[in-house]
Amino acid sequence: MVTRKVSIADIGERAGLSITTVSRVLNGKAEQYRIGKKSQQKIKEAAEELEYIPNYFASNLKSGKSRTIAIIVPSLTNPFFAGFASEINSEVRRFGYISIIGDSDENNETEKLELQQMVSRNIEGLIIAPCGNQFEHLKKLYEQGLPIVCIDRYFEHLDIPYVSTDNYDGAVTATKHLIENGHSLITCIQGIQQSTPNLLRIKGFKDAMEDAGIKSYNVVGDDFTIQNGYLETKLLLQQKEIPTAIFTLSNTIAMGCIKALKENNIRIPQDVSVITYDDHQYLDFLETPITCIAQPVSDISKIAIKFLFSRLSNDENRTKQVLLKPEIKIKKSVRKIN
Amino acid sequence: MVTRKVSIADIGERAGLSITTVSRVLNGKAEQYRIGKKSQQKIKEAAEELEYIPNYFASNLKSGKSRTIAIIVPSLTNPFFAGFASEINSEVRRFGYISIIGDSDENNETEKLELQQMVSRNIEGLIIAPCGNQFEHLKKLYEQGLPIVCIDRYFEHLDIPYVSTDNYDGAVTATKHLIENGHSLITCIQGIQQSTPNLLRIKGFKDAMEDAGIKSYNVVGDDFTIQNGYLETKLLLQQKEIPTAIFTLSNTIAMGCIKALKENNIRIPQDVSVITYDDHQYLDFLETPITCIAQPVSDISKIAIKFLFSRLSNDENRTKQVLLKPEIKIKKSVRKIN
DNA sequence: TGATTTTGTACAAACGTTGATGCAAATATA
DNA sequence: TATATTTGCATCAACGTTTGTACAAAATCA
Repeated sequence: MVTRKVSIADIGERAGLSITTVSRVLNGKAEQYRIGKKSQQKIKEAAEELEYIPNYFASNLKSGKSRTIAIIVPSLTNPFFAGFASEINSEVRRFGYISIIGDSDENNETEKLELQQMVSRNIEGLIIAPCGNQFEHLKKLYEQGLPIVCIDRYFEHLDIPYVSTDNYDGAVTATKHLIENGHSLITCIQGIQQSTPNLLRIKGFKDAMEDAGIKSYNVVGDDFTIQNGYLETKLLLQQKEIPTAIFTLSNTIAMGCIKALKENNIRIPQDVSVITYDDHQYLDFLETPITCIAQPVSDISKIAIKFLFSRLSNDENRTKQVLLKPEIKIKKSVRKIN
Repeated sequence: MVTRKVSIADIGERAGLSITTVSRVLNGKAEQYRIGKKSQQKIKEAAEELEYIPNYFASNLKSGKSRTIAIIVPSLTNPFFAGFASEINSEVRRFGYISIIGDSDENNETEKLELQQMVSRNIEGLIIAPCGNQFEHLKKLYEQGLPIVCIDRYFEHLDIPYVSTDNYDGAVTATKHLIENGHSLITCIQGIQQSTPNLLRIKGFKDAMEDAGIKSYNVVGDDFTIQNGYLETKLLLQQKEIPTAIFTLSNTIAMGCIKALKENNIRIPQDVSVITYDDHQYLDFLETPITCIAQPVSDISKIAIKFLFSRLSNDENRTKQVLLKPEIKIKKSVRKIN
């Protein structure tokens, strides 16, 4: 900025009052410090006229409070996570906070670097969908006192709060839906293998299969990306025996899968049925709307924010871990077979 | 944070050197101030051991530099803008800066509020896709010396730098494509009417139509949203004469349009052809991949950042306004008719 | 050997806030 | 009327940096 900024000193001068008084009025502590009505009025007017904009850096330096929350998601271009970012971003502002958004690009090192940067900005809290199964850096920060809430992905054996969905339940529901529609030759394309949601989804898948007496099934893949979905599907299609249904463990995997199927002229659901974890807007616009296990993004975001701010205000330490019920949204990608 | 943070004073103590010296070494000004090699070494080691993380608030307060860039887009859940946010976000970090992302929600007031918040954080620069045709707040900030670069949407008659695509050219290309495929009954669904890109696209559309000797055409709509696309298409379908082709001026409008067509069992392109401005990943996965005028998001982002940082470092004031060439991506949504 | 230059570092004053403390003036109480 | 209380505000010292300046000690020179 070229023009010098207006400081509370300028306001004080104009109003004929001290810096301290200005600070108190502008911070809503007028009552607490018994500042007279007239003085309050004068200060507010002066601030208005001078178009005062507080300098957060100065106030943070003094107070140690940055009024900043960090959000880290694995990929902003994934509409599922963009949804989280957007929701949380606007929710945070309602508390007078601001958020800085980081994109870890599904890369642990990037995640750490982002986090470092953010910590040096004195973030007061962090909402993160961790990209991998590494958690040391998070654990350390959490133990140092940084409030953290994990969303979507989390770590079962740590006491870092999280808000996610019941991944096991969702996977069971999805698998049962396929089985009820007559499928038994099912392949599951998974994401990052050691991540908690993935483990639980796989467990749900396996349990549902075995409960139905189906002993043989395939689990392939290793990443929550379009490429992984595409590649694994391409490989699948080269096998002698093509499954009648595919269960993809994320919307990105689903997109890759669909692309591969389309390239090979395999129709959904006539030739292969598809069901996926995660919903998003664009899933409805596809050639065949894809049946999915939808996570309540908005609810998760709001609860996560609530956890974070209750921790920030009450300094309440009780670890909160919540799993919401996912919902199956039946669209048109699963065919009933004999 | 509960544990007290490490300050340069702690490092100084450990290294047996003064705060000043520590600051200079850590800021790479050791040579300039002739700090001895040994001292540099000691300081770096101490910083390492103590896991020093600089306090940006203090340094910014003193230096006035926040190393923060603001990004404001109309909607983070629109993959087109999420793409910008993601690109710019990571690009900015390469300069040692951080970015804060705002979502104006296509609302002028929200945009102003976001901006206010950001300015109070001493942002050093702003990259914005303004939501409307109001620009006073931007103009003012720009004149006060805040470096601003507009992307996608901009203001023709202001000297605020911008990076966008040649909207006129893109619209002409799209319209010609329809005409060459035999269409003459074409409706255009537009976005925010007074916005520069919209005006230019409409101009391109009209010019192309009239150049082809087509006198009668429709322009409807007033918002870059899915709802607008949906509603206007619904209305269109109630008319006696349904157009043979629809030209939507954004990907969101296109999605709404497609939804409405689908609901009414109107096939693309057999019954109605569709072409749209803006590309994105998911457009390829639709039932009928939609032919579109693609904007080079990555290039735009990179150039915008380049403009911003050249301004920041050289304090170079030359206004830079660039229009990149959009590219038509022919997919399957336009049918050749007699 | 004394004067001059170079080298290496420290001191102290900001930056714009906040918060503890202090102290008159105004008001209430005895 | 003298004392106690309340009201309304100002003074001052931080917060963790950066930066202009000052100043010994070491090295060089005459």
